[in-house]
Amino acid sequence: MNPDKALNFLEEIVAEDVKSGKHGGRVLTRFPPEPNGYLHIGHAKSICLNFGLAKDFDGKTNLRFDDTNPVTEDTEYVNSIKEDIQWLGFNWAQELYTSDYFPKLYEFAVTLIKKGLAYVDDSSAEQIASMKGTPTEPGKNSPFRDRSIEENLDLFSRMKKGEFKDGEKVLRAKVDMASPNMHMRDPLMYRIKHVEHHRTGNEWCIYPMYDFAHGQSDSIEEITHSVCTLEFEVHRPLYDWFIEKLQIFPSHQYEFARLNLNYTVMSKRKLLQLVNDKHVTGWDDPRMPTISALRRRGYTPLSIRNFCDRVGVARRENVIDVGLLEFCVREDLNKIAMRVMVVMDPVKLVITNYPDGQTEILKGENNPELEDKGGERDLPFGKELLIERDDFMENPGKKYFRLGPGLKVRLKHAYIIECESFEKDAAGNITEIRCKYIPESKSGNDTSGINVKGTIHWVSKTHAISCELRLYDRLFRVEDPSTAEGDFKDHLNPDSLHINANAMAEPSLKNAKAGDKYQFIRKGYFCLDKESTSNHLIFNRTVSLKDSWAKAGS
RNA sequence: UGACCUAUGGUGUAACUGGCAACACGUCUGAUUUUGGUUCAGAAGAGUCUAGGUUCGAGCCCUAGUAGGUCAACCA
Repeated sequence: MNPDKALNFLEEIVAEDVKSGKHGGRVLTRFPPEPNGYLHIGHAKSICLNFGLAKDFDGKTNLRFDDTNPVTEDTEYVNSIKEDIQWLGFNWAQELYTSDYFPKLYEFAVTLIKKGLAYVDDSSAEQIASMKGTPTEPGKNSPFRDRSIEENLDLFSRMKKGEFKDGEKVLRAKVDMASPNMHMRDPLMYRIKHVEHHRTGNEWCIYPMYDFAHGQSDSIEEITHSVCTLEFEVHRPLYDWFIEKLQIFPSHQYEFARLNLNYTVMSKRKLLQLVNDKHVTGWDDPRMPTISALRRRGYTPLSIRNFCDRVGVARRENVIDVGLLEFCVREDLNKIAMRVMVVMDPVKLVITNYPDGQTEILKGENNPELEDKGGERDLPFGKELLIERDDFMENPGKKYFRLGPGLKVRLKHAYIIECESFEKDAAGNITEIRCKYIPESKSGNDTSGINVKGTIHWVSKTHAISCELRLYDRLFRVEDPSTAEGDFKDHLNPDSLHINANAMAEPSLKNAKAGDKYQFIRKGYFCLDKESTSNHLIFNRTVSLKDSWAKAGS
């Protein structure tokens, strides 16, 4: 941990607990995902927090799948979650499942029944809801609230044996139907679901509710600091109540504000909808805010960890600008990505004074940020080149540093050229630019003495390889699709994916492997997509380069 | 109409626990640059939701407002 950095409120709490010797100075946190969806950037914050807390205070973190609702959970999700956490760079102490504790939780429930603190209720879901009252009115006691302990014991065991149908009975804690906290109004502990569970199969037909599973699991594992998001704050009195009545290990719950990002949605329900309704190609569609999508898009684990570090941890609602996430990837990729030249919108350029048919191999440094410049690669150069269409202007303004009639520019890693003429088609599109090159201006041993303002990238027309570029924009047009008027899907950005099939890349890219990250000089960071094949290269744009020229608007 | 939580530049987080508000992103200058990238130097931008109170002194404490959030799934 950086000693100069101010501690967030959770780090302060843990630091104090360690100092005071609470739990013998031991720190054990847990990350408790429900395996009913893929992890997203908001989970990354929680992962960094939980694992970070443990790391900083010499503790450990358990991975515990909160799998108490078999209808929505699946092993596909279990596997993706494990992969994402490891990819982010964290290792859990133990891989655990709440379902492993089903027998123990059943015992806990029996204990509470015996203490007269839990009862079986025959009321329907509707009846229970109506007797619950509202936040401003107290609830009413269930007519089944005062069943004898013996009867409760008998009924509960028969629930377990499968003698009743779904919804016929539930087990409730006997707390206080008049409590101002809705969660204390005799919360449900168990419900009947004759559903196969992804791990326990058909062994159980009663499943514990979150409130009677999460805290108890924390306690069983002797979690010292149980960190969750703000919406669980109202559950804390109940969390404490169960622990107190059961007299089990006193885990404590702490809440922090979840991460929100603008121009996207972060609820698993909504993300699942985008997947199911085919608005995206899957959970790892690079436009999604999921970890797997960010990975596919070219984000690095370090950039995400840095991002989570920078957003901070507090208890107030927040909306982080995606710009910060983008800053974090650029920061990392600038240091590690190899530079290559790819022309996104090619136009032909002929060097009039270069010998026909000649090919010259030039050298290009791979990354100026690295000590050894990342080594060099070969760049074939010839009479016919391709350059970016917008690197030429027929009538350039004074501040345009690129090519135009009579103007000179440097071809990156090559020569200075001067534009002599150009050709247009009937529609007015530039079809060919003709330049002369200055042989003494060769990159590395330039003796020409000529200074030019601009440098542009290029590829050799005869050597370039074509590739597909997938250019992503924000998934939604509005900052907060969830609160915007209408359905959140009404605000999807129709241009969130633009496919460019005409790009031409330097030949060194032939050997790119899926996941390889590059900086396309002057354009952005890209990585080879998993759908890419050797004769059809596909690159995802992770993020564009900052462009103060484009921003100046001209 | 209830309970609980929160309130600091555009955004997010700080402020050594009461000593006239800092850092990051963003924005704007300028320098360097064979990427209009990077890097470097600098600037603008809040007087801390409001009103009272305690105090020599309040962003930090108290009171009352105001605003936002959470809570009435057999979801987690």
